[in-house]
Amino acid sequence: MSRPADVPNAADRAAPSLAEVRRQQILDAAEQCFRERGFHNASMAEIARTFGMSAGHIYNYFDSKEAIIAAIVERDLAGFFRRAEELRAAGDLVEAIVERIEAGVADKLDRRKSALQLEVLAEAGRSPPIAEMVQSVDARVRAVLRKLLHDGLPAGRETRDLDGRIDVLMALFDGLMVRALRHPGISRQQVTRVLRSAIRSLLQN
Amino acid sequence: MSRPADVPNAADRAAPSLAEVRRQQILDAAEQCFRERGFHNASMAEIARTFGMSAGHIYNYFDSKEAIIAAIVERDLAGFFRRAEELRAAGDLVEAIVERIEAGVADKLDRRKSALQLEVLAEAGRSPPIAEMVQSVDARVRAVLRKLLHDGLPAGRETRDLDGRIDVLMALFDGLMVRALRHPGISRQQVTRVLRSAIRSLLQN
Amino acid sequence: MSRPADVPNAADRAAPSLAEVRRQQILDAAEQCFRERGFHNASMAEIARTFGMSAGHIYNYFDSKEAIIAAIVERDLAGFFRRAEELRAAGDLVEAIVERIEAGVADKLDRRKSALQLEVLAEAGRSPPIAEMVQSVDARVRAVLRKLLHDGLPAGRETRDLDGRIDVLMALFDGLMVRALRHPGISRQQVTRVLRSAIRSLLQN
Amino acid sequence: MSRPADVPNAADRAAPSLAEVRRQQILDAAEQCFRERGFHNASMAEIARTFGMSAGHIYNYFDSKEAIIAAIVERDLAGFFRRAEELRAAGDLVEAIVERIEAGVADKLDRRKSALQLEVLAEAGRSPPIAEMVQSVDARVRAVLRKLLHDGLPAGRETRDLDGRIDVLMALFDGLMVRALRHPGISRQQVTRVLRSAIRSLLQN
DNA sequence: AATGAATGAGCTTTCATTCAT
DNA sequence: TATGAATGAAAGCTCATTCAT
Repeated sequence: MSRPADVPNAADRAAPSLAEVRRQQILDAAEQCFRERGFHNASMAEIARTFGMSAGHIYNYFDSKEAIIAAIVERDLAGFFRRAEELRAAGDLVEAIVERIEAGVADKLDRRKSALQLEVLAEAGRSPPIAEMVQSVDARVRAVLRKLLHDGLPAGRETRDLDGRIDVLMALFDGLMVRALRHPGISRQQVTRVLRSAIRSLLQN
Repeated sequence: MSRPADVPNAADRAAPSLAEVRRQQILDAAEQCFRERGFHNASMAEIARTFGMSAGHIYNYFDSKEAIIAAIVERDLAGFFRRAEELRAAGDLVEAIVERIEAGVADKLDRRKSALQLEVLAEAGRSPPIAEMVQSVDARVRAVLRKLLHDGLPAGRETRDLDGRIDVLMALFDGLMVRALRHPGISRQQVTRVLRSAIRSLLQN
Repeated sequence: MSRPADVPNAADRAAPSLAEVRRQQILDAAEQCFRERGFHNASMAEIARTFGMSAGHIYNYFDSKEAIIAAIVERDLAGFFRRAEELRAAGDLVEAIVERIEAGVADKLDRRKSALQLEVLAEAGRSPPIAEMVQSVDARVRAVLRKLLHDGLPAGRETRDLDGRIDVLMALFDGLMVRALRHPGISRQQVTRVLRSAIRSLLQN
Repeated sequence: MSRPADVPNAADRAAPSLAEVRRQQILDAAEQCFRERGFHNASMAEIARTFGMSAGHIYNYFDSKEAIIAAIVERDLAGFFRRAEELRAAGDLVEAIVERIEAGVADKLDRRKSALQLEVLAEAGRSPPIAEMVQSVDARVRAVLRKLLHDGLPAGRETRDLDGRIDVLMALFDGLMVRALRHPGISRQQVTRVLRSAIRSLLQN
């Protein structure tokens, strides 16, 4: 079982403490429960039961139910930043984006994920702390996209209404998330095709 | 109980029964409360208090809190159908749509409305009856749009991926609704400009 | 059972509404429970059970558990004001007071009452709202006593350290309340005798 | 482990074991927490955190939260006995007592101390073990006072109602403790003056 | 001696819903 | 038609206490 000290290993970097493991377990369980039953309908007892912890003990790791949702949102950011890094590394930005549309569509049309996102958004509509967190995450995402497009688009093209383009681009994907719930029979292929041309024209004109 | 047709009446045309008036009052009050406090945080007592009815009495008009949300969704359809009719009457469909984009953007970026819509969508994510209702409403909207575009677009253009275009078109507006919450400082003007060109190309290519 | 309309009746003046009856029932039950188990150990469920109401329903009459304690304190004031009125009506104030010492001692040494009072005082030590209420009640009592003594004592005698005398007088009775708990075997007779002479000298020198 | 007697030691005289030090730390911290937040609102975790111990460890020194409060009461006795010894050593007992009134008043009107005492008394109102402890402490105090007065007062004077006088004397100071909470603006000077004459007459008539 | 993970019971409070009037 | 008294279930959260380490 021992491993030479000089061989780097993906899993060792973290060497997660028990506390960290617990935190992740709580977030996993909460994600699942919120998805299935909604933020308000999922009880702490239920979340705890999902992975065999007592409800009270959760409070040793998170201050409140709301803090859990905040942590979930924060955790999701990581994935986005990873993908943004890939785009930055690519040669032709627009082509790189277009290539990834299919995967993006599939991701956004995943109803399980959509349900959770909508749950969070609805909560943001009522809870100022959650709203603030959602908005600050969005701001960070926009900043990354802005830099990406500013550097990656041919000079001159990108300047006009850059922020507007970013918002429309994001609206397209945010909208797909909504479509997943409103129109479960949506055609992934058609949407992908239409989106490809729409995004190309969005970024290039 | 009948009233001679020639006797003018303040609330004519509809001549709404008291029961109907009460139903609308309830829906108005509920809409306001749901918007402000969320579906689960708004109590029946609160809704009733908003317009001076007792909580218990609401149950003489609606079977449950859920039935109220369903009625709200249903009621919103009317507005859409009215606007669709205007589009059908217009000469050039694409231009008529593009002209209305500014108003559409303003409407979707209204955070009060967004919050309620998201509230409903989140509820659809958990409650099958609400999900069914949301989906059936969406289907009706798509059907109207499909007919409109089929009749209004120059022959040949419309056939390719028509359903995909409709979904992407709807995703754009659904997405704006989400943007309203995620990016409250969004520029209405830029978005309108970018959207105009995006929708033109979406419908014409 | 009927009573001529023109015959005044102590019990009719009030003609207490159901709501008022309920409020009093709640206060009675709460008083009993707080006495027996303390403010923090007496649960709302217990209070409700005491007289057969559901715990939730209490909240239709009082905003919180704390509001109940406040109402109890307020209710106790009435008794004091009634007795003060009697003193005012008496001829020789000092003698009237001295005559009432025996009853006052008996009252203060009643351990049931003491326990509740101490409960309230302890709560005042932590909860600012309760502290404020306790202090405002005390201020009202002092004001009444001050007027009583100012008017009732022979001119000249009363002026020196009147407020101090009032505080010491009140301390004597507040202290008896404490003695009731600390020394349950206390001799009511001896205390009454000693107190009689102590209060006489307190008010007359 | 023994230490030569001639080796001076910082914490000499007591040379308290670590266990004893820990017990005192716990009592200090608990006293502070009970005073500030009340017996029931102060959590074991909070007490432990106050001086950097783990909550669980406290149970190696005290059986329960209640045992802590008992120990605090017991510890307070020491101060009283020390002061009683001073009185005994004085020449004229009454004068010695009167001289100390000012300090006694200041002590009793200290709201921090009062809050804790009331906390304990309230707890005694419900918990039989605490009640027993409080009463036994009071009995020991009374015994000391009785001896002091019996020996110190001129023969003849002390016999009549001696126990009653002691209870009234103690009621005066217990009452001041209550006044501290009920009337925070109380005048220390006036009370001291009034008390001086009251106590003189209480002990001498 | 000391930690801190873990539990389980208990708390106050809220609310949709029912029903007698 | 309308009220509002009443219920009962549930929820989030706190905490004294235990125990493996």
